Amino acid sequence: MEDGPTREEGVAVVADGTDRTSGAELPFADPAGRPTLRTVAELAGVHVSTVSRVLNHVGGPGVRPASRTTAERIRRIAERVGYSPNPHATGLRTSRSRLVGVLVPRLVDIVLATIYEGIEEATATYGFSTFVANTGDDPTAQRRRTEMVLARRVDGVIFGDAYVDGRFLDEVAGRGAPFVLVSRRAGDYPSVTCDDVLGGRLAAEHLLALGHRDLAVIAGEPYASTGIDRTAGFLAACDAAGVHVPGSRVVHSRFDTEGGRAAMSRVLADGAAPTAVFVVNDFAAIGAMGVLRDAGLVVGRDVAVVGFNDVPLAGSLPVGLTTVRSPMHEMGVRAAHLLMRRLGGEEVASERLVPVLVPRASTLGDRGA
Amino acid sequence: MEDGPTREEGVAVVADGTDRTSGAELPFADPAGRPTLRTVAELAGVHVSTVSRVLNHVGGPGVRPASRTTAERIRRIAERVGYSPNPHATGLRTSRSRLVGVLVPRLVDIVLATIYEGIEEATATYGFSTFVANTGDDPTAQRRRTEMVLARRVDGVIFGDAYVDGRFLDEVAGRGAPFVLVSRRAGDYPSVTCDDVLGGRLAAEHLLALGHRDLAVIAGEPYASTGIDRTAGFLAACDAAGVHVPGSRVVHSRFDTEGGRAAMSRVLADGAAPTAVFVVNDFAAIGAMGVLRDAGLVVGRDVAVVGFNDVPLAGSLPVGLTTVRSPMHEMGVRAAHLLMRRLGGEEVASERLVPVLVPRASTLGDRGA
DNA sequence: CTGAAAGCGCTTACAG
DNA sequence: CTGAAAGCGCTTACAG
Repeated sequence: MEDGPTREEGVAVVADGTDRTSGAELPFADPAGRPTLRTVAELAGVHVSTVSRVLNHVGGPGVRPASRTTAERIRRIAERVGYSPNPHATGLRTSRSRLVGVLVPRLVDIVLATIYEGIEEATATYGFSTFVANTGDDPTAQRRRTEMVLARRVDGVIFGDAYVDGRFLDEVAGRGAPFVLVSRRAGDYPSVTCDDVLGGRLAAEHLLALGHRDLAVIAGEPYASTGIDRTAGFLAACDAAGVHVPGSRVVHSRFDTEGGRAAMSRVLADGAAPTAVFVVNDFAAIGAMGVLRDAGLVVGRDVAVVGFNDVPLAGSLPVGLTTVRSPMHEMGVRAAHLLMRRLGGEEVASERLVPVLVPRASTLGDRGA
Repeated sequence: MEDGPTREEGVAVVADGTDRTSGAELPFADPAGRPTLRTVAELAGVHVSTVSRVLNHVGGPGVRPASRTTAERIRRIAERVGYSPNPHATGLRTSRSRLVGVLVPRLVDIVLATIYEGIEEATATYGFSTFVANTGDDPTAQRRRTEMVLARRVDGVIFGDAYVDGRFLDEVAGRGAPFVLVSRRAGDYPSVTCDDVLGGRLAAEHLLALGHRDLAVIAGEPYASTGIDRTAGFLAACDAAGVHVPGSRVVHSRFDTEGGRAAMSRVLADGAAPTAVFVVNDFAAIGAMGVLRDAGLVVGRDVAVVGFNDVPLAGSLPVGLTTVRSPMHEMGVRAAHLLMRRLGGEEVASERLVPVLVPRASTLGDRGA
């Protein structure tokens, strides 16, 4: 690195007031020059075990880790030298790492990225850090990435890429690593999801109320509970209203823009355009809207489109996208809490968060602009 | 967890053929029942140090870690019991963690998410894992998250959220953690960026060639080299062509859709609309397009808009967005390699990757549809 | 070619 | 209230 002289001379005092480089080398520092427990012990004139007890505030009501004055001295010194425990040593000793692995289909999918932000935020409040890995919904990658994460000795795992059959998860459960699911449910494993069935119903009721009877569904991947449940909820509501959606009008798709394009093209190739389309993902919905436009149809006037998730962009599109808002960030936060409770040995139950329909121009036309 | 009986009875053989749970407990397993080096040594009838040497293929040309047959036996046993080294033990012993910290403004920004995917992918090929943390471009968060990452004893850090002044980085450099920058440059620290000056120039040349003379720039945050350099390149090219862009027509903005909306509104409030706008980020460009539309202007006919990055959505928009494509994934990959070389003790030089202009309807009108 | 020992930096019973 | 010891699972000179 092209260090200038200023940096070469060292930064005497960093912003938090900790004096990390002044004076002589710290006694009993680690190879990188960082203070160890021994450093603090030596400076305080006590045994390392005392320092450890004090800094971990061991001791319940009435039980003190050390005398008040000793404890204070130790804490002051630890602060002054900028002591932070070596997580490798702690991890080795306690066999807990305060690490959690998070597996997602793709982090560039803003839905998953938002969920992950919630996870990261919430786990951090427990002093945990997270590894994320993309699996691209590919079983081989899921396996390999899970191995990698377990090899890192994470305390737990959050899967955001579960296949609804849960077979892979059965294997993981056999390995003894606690985990929870987020976004997608599978088997009987604890999960935090959006109430996708309800979401699908909200979409259907909205379209039915607007008078639509000629409907199509772009349903997502067949292995993801999100698409499955949203579609099921939609179709059930149609059924209840006596509106039949033919099987040829329910097509699977990838969850991205390109997937929506391909699926919408297939629907159009199949005959006359429906008057309304429910797409189980906003990005796929954007792709579908593109195809409709290219076919000379005006979204919101000729064809209504409902998406799912309410990504930030949905409201900023030229034709605002009516969509079912799912609490993405909140799902991440809750999943993190759920895992923490599992790690504490609690039995936990799945949580289903309530979605809300957000009507915009893509179903309301000018009224929704 | 609601384990069914099948899972309770254990999964005898997992998919990779490793027999992890059959027979009696492994000898000298760790508290979680995982095999240790000692497990393998005992099973192979050799000393742990021999196992360690074999599994780490110690030994250069001519130097063997063990006899061929012993080595093979050890490797077979390690494979059979599913041995994977405890990274805490290795980390404690070697004071290297094979961990890298990655700081980004926000992971929900697809630009950063794409860069991060490249980083993650490339570091994984070195056997490294990554921690990501959001800092929201907030100096306090940058400090706190960096502390957190260093406390985890990462071997190195990649900053995707550098302030161009580099003052915070000067402090970090004083702490002895090797790092590189990605996306944004700062000071003389090694970085992998897009050639943003060139990108700005490409945008200007495109608009000038189309005959535009009445220009505006939505310039991003003043502390980010991306916005600064893109704007500088744009203005320099205008200057060279004898076209003056008044200072009032160059406005700072956040990098997201909302930021683009706000900035575009300010430009419009300031007087007559320009005939062309260069926005240094695609999402901000989408926001700007929304404001133009709301003002009754047709993008691509009344006003030309050029964005930056070419996010996947840019081409799928109702009015395709002309934009300067930056190699986001590639930047992440290169930054990872650069850090790895730094960790190997190499002196490394910054890399600037070449952007390409992608013309679409937002500047070409119907011709670009 | 292989073994034995030391030690990385912690935590946690166990004494006193 | 505090100290001393053991040991977590590795790696790495050092012997032989």
